[in-house]
Amino acid sequence: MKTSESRYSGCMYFSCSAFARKIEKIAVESWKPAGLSPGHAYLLMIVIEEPGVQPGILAGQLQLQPSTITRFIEKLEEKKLVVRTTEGKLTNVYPTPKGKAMHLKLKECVKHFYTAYSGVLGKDECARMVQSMNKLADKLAK
Amino acid sequence: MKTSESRYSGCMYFSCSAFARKIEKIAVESWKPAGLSPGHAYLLMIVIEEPGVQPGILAGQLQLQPSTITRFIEKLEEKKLVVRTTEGKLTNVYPTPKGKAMHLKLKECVKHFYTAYSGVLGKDECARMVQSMNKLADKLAK
DNA sequence: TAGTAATACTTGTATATACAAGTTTAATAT
DNA sequence: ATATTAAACTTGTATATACAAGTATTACTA
Repeated sequence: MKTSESRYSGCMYFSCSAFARKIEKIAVESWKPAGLSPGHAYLLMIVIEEPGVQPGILAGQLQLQPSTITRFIEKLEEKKLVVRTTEGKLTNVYPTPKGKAMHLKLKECVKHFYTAYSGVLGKDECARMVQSMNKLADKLAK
Repeated sequence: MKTSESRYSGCMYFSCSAFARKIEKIAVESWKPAGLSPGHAYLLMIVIEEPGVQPGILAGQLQLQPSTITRFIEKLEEKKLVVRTTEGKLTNVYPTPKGKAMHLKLKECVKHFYTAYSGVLGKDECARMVQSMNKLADKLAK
């Protein structure tokens, strides 16, 4: 059944989460070559581009809860892609050489992902959509 | 940090999941008076309006995997809001009296939810957004 | 009519993410 | 200088959801 044929196709909750799940699926597929989930991959990219970045900053950039960031970092540490140093109440996250070596691969995944969805949806429509979602997300922030 | 200020504000994965999480949050809050998560609530509403509906239909209507539907039904059975009967390979789901009694309350939650987000985002913009998301979700379907 | 394929779930297991509570450190106020 | 509050994580625990594999039933095919 198409999303638009559902009896709840007029409901923001329904439409939004259905759409998000589909995008998520494409993303998961796009980052499989790197062996990472999309979220982990984005975190790693920031760490590579901004070595020493703090979890709090990562939470802001990725719009995720600090606890989620901690979990992501744990996973990436297990894979020896980042390391954490703690001094006082501050924590810094750095990429390992193995992590740094993934930069190009990760960028390719980004590109693959973009190609995958914009090919189906159209670049302009995607751009408009992303902009609207950002605008609305900001309005909803408290 | 605002979503639009993130270094990934141009990325569909990022923007879409951030927006979806915010909408989800409002939804969770809206359905709290009913003691249900939004997904469970929508499933229950369909069951009330369409007694005997099958899990496969529910999966189509809610755009969720059959296994997820099974889990939802289990939860609602625990709460004595629905019952399941199985005959052959077919399963039917019915609301209990306790479930049926929630219809009005659930509709109020829907209304509260709509008021909560459309108040911030504007009704027209929301309608456009929902329509776009449905359209794009359909395009992404295989 | 016997064997195979398809349907319609259900179960086992895994992941992403969240919230609330806990811990340590730093900043502020008296 | 001490006491209080705030900041910056981390940990325990819970939920939504998925995928893959399993089970039972029905439909199709030769």
